[in-house]
Amino acid sequence: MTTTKKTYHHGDLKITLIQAASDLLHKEGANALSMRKLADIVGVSRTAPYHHFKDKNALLCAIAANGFEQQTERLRQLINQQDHSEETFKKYVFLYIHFAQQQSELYDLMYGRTLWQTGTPNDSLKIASRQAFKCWIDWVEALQKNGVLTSSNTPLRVGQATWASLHGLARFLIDGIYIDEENVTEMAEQMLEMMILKHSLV
Amino acid sequence: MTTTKKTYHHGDLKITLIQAASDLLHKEGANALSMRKLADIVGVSRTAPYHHFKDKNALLCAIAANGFEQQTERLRQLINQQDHSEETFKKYVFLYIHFAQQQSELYDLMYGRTLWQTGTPNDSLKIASRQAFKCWIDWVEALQKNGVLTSSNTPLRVGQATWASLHGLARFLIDGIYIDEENVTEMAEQMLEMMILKHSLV
DNA sequence: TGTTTATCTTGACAGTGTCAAAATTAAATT
DNA sequence: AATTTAATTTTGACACTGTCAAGATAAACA
Repeated sequence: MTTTKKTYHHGDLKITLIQAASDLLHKEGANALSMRKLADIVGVSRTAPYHHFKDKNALLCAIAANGFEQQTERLRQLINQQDHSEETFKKYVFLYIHFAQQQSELYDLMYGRTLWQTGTPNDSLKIASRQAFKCWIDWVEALQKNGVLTSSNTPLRVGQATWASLHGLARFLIDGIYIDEENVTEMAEQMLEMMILKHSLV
Repeated sequence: MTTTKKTYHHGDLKITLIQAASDLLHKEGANALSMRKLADIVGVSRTAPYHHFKDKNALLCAIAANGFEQQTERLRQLINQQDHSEETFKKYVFLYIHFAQQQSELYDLMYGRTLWQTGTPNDSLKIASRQAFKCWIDWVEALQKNGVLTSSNTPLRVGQATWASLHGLARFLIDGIYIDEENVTEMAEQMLEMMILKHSLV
């Protein structure tokens, strides 16, 4: 039943595969993540994983969906705190960038073209990602009401524009182009300055 | 000498390869661009390209470098117009997004992790990309002096933050996640609103 | 018990990047 | 003009990839 036993039937191969794949992704990158190597690590034949995942795309979708569920959870906690202040927003921005850097391979899988453009995002991935996005929009709406973000446009538009900006910074960092990592904080702060409403103390 | 002749020595294989590769990239995507297929298209054996490019990475670097040189050229024209107005800035933003959408595969090659993270950017690519970036920073400085962009930070930081934002929007669009393409304009405009300085008409 | 169903395995195929060694031709040198 | 040298291209090979088809094994169920 457990992983260590060497029976013909593995028992919980599906979960084991997702875990091993997530691990391999984190440690060695998406490029090193092959179905065959994965099967080898788990101690099973090359094609065994195909009885639990239609193809490699399906496996990757499962990992990415996990990532979105975690992100939704983190966002939910923020919203439930009922503290829709500038400080909390800033904290989340730095947390977001930090997540992208620490889990760059997972981030790329979640937001990259591997699944959304080249591959085919399955339903559970679509649902998980939409949930995370909806959560973000809801929070943006709360921040608008608190005068942290501009109300000159709908929560959807402001949410799209801000998230896209964050995403761009995250990508520049994890894709290794242009930007020296030393000054991440300064860049994020400059970005925040453009996002956050200036209140003229009349 | 020309491409059509079927001599043993191709003559200008290197240039022909870059052109055919750019073409294939644009028409069928990065995934369909293999060294073997490329050689086949050009009408040469599988390993012939390796006498002109160290490896696939080197070929892709050449294509990406081309892209950056074109982008630098476009930026130079803007700067030379000496019209550092809000209108011109807006125009460039839309032009940038438009380029990313029309040449999404090239854009991904230029800014994606394929070369900068997974692969190894060669010197000419580094030089070409830095040139484009420097050009952008110079323009940002001019826009700051004209009160279009904020002067609360260095041209470098403001340039990084604005470009990163643009990049994020571009990526969301070309990677096929979340955003309906219908509202690209509205999203870009919301982003511009966050970037551009509001002048209180005292 | 026997039968069905889920799971896993081996064998196979076409595709990939790229190295080594041999073949061919153009250029350089004598 | 003849010969050496260098540039260019070729064939053969290797290890790796995703994944299909057919058969083997074990568990679930009748």
